Amino acid sequence: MNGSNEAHVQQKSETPKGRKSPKLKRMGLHERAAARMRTMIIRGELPPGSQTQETRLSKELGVSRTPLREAMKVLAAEGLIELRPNRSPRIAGLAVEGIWELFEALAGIERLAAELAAVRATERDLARLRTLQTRMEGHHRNGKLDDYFAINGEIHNTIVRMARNTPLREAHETLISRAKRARYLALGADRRWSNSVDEHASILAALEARDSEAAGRLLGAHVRQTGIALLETLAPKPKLSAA
Amino acid sequence: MNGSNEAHVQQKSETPKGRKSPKLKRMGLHERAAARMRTMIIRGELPPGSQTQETRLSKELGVSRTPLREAMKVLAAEGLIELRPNRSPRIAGLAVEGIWELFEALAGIERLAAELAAVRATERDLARLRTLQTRMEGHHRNGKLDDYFAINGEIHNTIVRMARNTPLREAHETLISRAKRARYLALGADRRWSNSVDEHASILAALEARDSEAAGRLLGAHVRQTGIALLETLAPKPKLSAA
DNA sequence: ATCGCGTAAATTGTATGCAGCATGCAAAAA
DNA sequence: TTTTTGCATGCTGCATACAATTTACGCGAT
Repeated sequence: MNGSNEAHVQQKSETPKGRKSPKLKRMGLHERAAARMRTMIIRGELPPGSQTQETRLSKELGVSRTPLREAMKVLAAEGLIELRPNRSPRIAGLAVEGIWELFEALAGIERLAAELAAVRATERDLARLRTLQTRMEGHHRNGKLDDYFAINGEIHNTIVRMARNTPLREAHETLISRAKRARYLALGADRRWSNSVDEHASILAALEARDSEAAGRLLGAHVRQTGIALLETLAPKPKLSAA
Repeated sequence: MNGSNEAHVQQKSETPKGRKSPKLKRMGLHERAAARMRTMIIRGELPPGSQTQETRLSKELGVSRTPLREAMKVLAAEGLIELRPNRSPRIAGLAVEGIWELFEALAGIERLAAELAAVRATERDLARLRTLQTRMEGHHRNGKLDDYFAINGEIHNTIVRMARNTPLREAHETLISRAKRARYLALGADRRWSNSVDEHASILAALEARDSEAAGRLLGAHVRQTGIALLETLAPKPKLSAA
């Protein structure tokens, strides 16, 4: 909790909390507000389905309503909040159905990314991937959950970037932010560490072999498996209409 | 004392062009502004790379800067305009490279959509698709270019909706709006009408046969072909790094 | 003539005030 | 007691006023 009761303007050098982005460029208030809200939503501090009054939030974040409303529009476009006319915005719900759709779409995007990456990856790309894989295996052995997840996510992002396709990467980003929220819900849900690590290894092998089809198929299946595992921890009774 | 009593708003109730949605819900000013700008950008009335001053546009659209700025954020999220700090927003560029990436991503999304649709389509869905196909063939024979394009787009949208995956549909929508802009540039560029019609027929057949893999493969290839044809009319010398 | 610098104009970013709509409570009628 | 109508309140939507930042321009020095 930050100082909501005092000090609305700590404009100077409030560390814009580069979560994982090393780029510390100074952002406008609406960007900061959006970033702040994004992490609040992902962490569940703003629970799904809850309503967010502009005035309240603006005071809480220390900005006026104008930039906050702009931030709302952005988050709505990302699918994190839901805007209804003349009503308080609502944090997007997180139904089981929706989560599965999310991972399904994500799997499709990452499949394509892997297919392209298999063709377009440079040796540097592959080297970086190998490094990440090694580090992830280390965290896996040591049981470092947070680090494991961080590297895991970075591997996926790296593969998507290796596809050298900006629109694809952007679409991936927005879906990922939503998926992270679900993942946070079922914190540390992924008990299939071992499977996951092995799958990543297979994917890496396919990429190194420049096997487009295999890389895509494996990564797609991997993402779907992750989604299924997530759903199983959330709802003991998974009645998926799997594809 | 505001300019609303007389002003330049000649089109008070400009039908906000419900894309194909029969729901004519009255939208807020920022939504209307966004819709208006969207079509202006697609039609090239706001040329790629051009700068848009808030004050100018707000007067031109007959709204104040506040809702206009909100609209800007939305369009930026859709990738139609580019926002830089303390500078005039810029209409997103339309380089050949970027267009190809766009169609590549679109092909991936529609491939997945077709795969899912092949499994999930109801008989009603397929019937609707057959109707659309027939109508499109009619427009094709009669050389009705506009109608042909309209139906064509609707077929693609229908297939995506048949996948019953909201995030996927949303991602598709934003990419489509960008693609339309490119398509408008090379107006009536698609001289491969006949091919296109045949490809659609094949896709429909695959869907009816519930052949997931074929439907996805065919639709993906079809979209890529469309992109290639588009690029060939834009740049006589296509130096694509095709996949 | 060119570069540097400082001031002014223009433009974006933020805050605030006001009007309209929605919701809840209270009062009146059945 | 139950239902309906009117009113009060709070919140969103928009416009405008204000602050900060960038850009343009002119003047003087090298």
